[in-house]
Amino acid sequence: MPRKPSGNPTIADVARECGVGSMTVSRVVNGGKLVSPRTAARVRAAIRKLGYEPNEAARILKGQSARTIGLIVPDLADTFFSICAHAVQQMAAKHGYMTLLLASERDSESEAKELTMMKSRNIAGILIVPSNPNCVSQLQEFRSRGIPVVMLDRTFPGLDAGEVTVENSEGARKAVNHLIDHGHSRILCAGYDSQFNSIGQRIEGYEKAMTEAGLRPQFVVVDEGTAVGPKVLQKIRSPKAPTALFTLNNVTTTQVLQAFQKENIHIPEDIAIVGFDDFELAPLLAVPLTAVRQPAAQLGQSATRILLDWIHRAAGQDTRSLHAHVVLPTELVIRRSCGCESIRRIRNDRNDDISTQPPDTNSLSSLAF
Amino acid sequence: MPRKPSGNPTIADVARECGVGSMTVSRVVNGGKLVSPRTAARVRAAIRKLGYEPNEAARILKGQSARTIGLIVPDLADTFFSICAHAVQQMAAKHGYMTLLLASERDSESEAKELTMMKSRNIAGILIVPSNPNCVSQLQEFRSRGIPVVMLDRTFPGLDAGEVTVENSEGARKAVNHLIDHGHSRILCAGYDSQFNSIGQRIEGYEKAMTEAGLRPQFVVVDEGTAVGPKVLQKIRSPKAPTALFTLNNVTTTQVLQAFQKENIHIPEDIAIVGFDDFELAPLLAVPLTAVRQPAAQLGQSATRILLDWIHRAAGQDTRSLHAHVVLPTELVIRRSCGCESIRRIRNDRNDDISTQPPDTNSLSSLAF
DNA sequence: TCAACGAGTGATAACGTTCTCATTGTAGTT
DNA sequence: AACTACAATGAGAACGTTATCACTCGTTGA
Repeated sequence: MPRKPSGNPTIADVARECGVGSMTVSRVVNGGKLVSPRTAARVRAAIRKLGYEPNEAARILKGQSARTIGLIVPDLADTFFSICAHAVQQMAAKHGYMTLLLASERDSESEAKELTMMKSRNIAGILIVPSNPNCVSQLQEFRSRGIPVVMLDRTFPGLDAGEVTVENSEGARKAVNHLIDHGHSRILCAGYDSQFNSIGQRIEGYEKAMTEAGLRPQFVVVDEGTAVGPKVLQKIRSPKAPTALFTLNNVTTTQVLQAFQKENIHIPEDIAIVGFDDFELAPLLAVPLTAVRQPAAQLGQSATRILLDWIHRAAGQDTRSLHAHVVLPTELVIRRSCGCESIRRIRNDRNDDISTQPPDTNSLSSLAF
Repeated sequence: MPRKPSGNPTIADVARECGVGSMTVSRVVNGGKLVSPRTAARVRAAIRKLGYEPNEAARILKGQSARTIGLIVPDLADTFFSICAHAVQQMAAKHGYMTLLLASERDSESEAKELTMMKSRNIAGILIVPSNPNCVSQLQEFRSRGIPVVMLDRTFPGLDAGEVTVENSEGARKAVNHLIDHGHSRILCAGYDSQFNSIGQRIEGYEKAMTEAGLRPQFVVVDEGTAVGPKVLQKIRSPKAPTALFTLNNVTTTQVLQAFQKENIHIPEDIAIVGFDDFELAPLLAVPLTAVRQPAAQLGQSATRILLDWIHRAAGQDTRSLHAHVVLPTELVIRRSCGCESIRRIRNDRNDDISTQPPDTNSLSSLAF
């Protein structure tokens, strides 16, 4: 028997098996219109019998797009992104799509290289948490070939792409207002990555809350996450030191907490903290963290849903561009780092079920497609 | 001008551009032996000028394997696996390979479906954290076509595959011995997923340490991670309750800590804890966690290195099977949950730089290929 | 001087799919 | 009865790459 190089049965094998042409088999495989029910049934039986699987490479070569979507995130080690990625992968798999995952490492060069690799792979669509403005021109190339692009978490202007983000400004405002309600007036805002509009919006929300309350904003905004801890320490030891801190993302929060632990600075007595981005272990920290919860899983789900929807519409010749701009709500989860400890103690721990609720890490089932 | 369907320049375009045959271009692209230096230079110039990128689909169709490796992990939301995935992706990208990432969700059916999808995509190799013994037969299919397979973290027998694991038994023994050194005699071992040999080996290490010390092992081993918290609580409230706890992985640790917080059980006074698997926030917990550190990033790196190595050897007709079985060391990181707090206080905090070291989450550069 | 060689090259045929088009029937319409 | 209309099929070409083979040259050794 002549061995096929790939080993897999081909469409021709199936056709021979049940005495029809390969086109008929192809038609059955892809939806099966224009094939008589009797033939279709025979073909399906043969497919099962031989264990036929359509060869993706051949499909792609013929100009079809791969049933694969590309996902580019800055950093998989960041739980926020890994939860997103998880949700994307789940949703995509549910619809028969595979996920080509890439971490750009915040490096514009690797981001560019990865996009180039994807170009030669005919992926059906791109989900990206963009890390560099330069990527826009490359993404535009995909768009001009009709390949859908959805930006996640942050966005860059000038691109005909879908956008799924969270209520950054409003979330930050809620967080800072909570600190103001506690009587704080010198509230520091710390973080990095301010070139991204997601972070920019959080800063905006912080500023809005401060000026509305007649307070003077003050910042520690650096270039890299690892540098933020020392800088904050320095600020805290200066005269007229801030009494409260608003951190712009979970990496900043972690860095700052590590620095505070090392220097024996107590929360919330020495300084109160509210962070943007909640995480699973936040309630278990030395001082349970008050944080703005982002629906990370929903973010991934929404974006994937929009992308797949767009892919299918594009396949139906509907080449209109899709201006889906979804903004998901955020929620302030109050625990102890903001100083609510005293209040709670007075109320005799009756609010525990609110304060200790776990973050929304994996509520994957909540958003059926 | 006639527009190409794909839009990308093809090998023929490049050939026309510099007046050579497409074969010559192909040869230049793939290593360039048997081409005169002058022609090669001309071809390379044309490639740059047109921005030519070889079409992966066509390559694959011709029987080449895709420059893509498949990675299957049980759960991306688990930091241990997301760090692994991160490392794999990095290492693969460094060698021009993309990573097809899939989460099996511990479900044997989706694991099987994902392997089937990969089959039709001619991937160059598979990295898998296997979740079900059934996958072995499917993986064997890949092996019989000469596609390398490397199992990560856990393994199943009966497969000609590479294996990269950690010193589970020894790590567990160290952890339990530490608890014994603290004077504990009733030490509970809690966790789930005992069907995996990684967990099995940890249990083994626990048992060895206990019996060597003349102590009686006792277990709470359940089917699912979410159920382990309540069961442990129950055990702790029984007569002759354990005074110490060894948790088999980080999900168990988290579950148990959540349960303890809710029930106001103090660590290490009411019960001491040592966990298997360290994580970034472990030093920042209410009681900094003493844990067995696994080199998650190194695990991913090693496995990827072995896989790529194997792929390249296989391409060179060297079809010998590769029996690479790598076992990486684990390390006990002592913090406070084991009860070392008192010792440290006596020593006047001079050991802080040891006890508060952050876990090895992203030391990607440590293992150059 | 002639054969033998090998480096450098290009024409051609696959790989497995789907698109286009042509060919059947069969039914319905004039 | 002759026609259109359409459902059901298959033959053949293409997609872009690489393996194979055949062809040209110089060069070498007899």
